[in-house]
Amino acid sequence: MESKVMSIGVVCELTGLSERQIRYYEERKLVFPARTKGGNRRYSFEDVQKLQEIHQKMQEGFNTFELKEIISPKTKRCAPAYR
Amino acid sequence: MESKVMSIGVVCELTGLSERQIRYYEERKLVFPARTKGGNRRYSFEDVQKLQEIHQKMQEGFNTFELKEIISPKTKRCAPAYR
DNA sequence: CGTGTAAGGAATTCTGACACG
DNA sequence: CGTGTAAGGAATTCTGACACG
Repeated sequence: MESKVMSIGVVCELTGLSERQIRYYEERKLVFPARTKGGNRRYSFEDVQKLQEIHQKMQEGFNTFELKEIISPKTKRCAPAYR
Repeated sequence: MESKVMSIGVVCELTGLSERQIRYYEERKLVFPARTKGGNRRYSFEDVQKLQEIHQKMQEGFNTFELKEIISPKTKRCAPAYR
């Protein structure tokens, strides 16, 4: 499910993360929720999954900079080693 | 997806129905959204699908009473004709 | 019967900032 | 760096009612 339909409150419940954490991960360019005309965030189930991966990795010691490479969009993810 | 995660606004966008229509179908016992602690409705993708079926049938001339039998929960849906 | 609407209130979310570290 | 929090405002949703029919 890639449709952006959940408000941040629901995502908090599903992930156990705080609004602050979720918004911060967005600030660090790790997740990209859609926005309503009014400016409210809308997340997909994929986003929820990604957020959980992010939190998981952070508990393992990674910082948001490193995560940007690990939890990257699938398209870039499997790029072959150039050279 | 049976998880109740969407607010009524998103459901309106997905179905093209008005909030009024959606709430009315609930009043007629055709859909059963979950509620947040604060009282806000939360719908699942199944609910969205059911709402579309309801609207479809209504345009075909059925009223909410008749629909309660047609668009019934799957468990009751295939009940064998008794007698 | 089914749906639109204005009304007033309440729940939810938003941003920018201060704080700690 | 990552996250908590109080602050003030704005968007979203809620209920009950009047309206038409």
